[in-house]
Amino acid sequence: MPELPEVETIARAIETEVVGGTIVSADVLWPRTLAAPSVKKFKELVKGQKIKAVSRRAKYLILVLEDYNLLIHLRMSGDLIVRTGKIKPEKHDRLILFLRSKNGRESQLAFNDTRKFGRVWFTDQPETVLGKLGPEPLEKEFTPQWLFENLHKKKRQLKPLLLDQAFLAGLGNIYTDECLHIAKLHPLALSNSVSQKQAKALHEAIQSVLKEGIRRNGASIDWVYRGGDFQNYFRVYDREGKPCPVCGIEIQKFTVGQRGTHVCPKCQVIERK
DNA sequence: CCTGAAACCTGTCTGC
DNA sequence: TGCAGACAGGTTTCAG
Repeated sequence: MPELPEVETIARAIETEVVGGTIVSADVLWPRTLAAPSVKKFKELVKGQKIKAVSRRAKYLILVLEDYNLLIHLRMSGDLIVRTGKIKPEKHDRLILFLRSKNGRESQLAFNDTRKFGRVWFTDQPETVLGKLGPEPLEKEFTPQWLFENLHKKKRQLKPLLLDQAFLAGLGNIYTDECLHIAKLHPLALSNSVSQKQAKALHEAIQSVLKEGIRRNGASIDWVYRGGDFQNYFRVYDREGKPCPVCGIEIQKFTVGQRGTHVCPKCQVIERK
């Protein structure tokens, strides 16, 4: 569920509330949530750690502690919530950090995750988790030329390649469908068939749609990610049968790489020689 | 190397 | 109303 803009939104939302606080203790309610280390070791080592900063790499949220990093991946249904006053865990809470701020106020940072796919790593070697990620799409290392060259190093369907976090880190199902539509590229087109001009358009589409998502505080489908409103501006995602905003033809849905995929059949055509 | 399927989970919605 | 089946924003692993 959360893709780069939603994770960025959550990072910004919790930053002001937790930075400067100290972790008093931790509860692990669903042990598999903790990818590493063991629950016992985690509880010992996390105690007393001060939260120095909150950041993000791709879809990972990072709590920078004094001696460790806490890496959090929300996967499909994860969320982070800061609560004050409450003691009883909410339904679907999987891991809770109990915090004390500089001025002595108590709060908790809860990792809530209905589907239990989310994972948390507590480590002093974040590169072991983050090392294989591709470039950040909003950083300057990601250029049109880089995209063109790397698309041509592969011969893969465009959509699964863009979803591959080792290729480019941060896009998920919604934003990939949106940017392929903006760039007028078909999700099944082969990566090495993309022209320089198309690569440039795709690069521009990726950056603009991610920035738009962040500006709108992400997308809130169903009950998740309260606050965001990017879902009201989808061009193709979740719009099967509705008109393409560009040409008016009905949006079609089919499956690509096991993911629901939305295209305009007129705007997004595979060119073949 | 590339693709597709299955697995990990719970909740919601659809159709019979 | 009940129930089976499909589907959901992600990632890993395995078979062909």
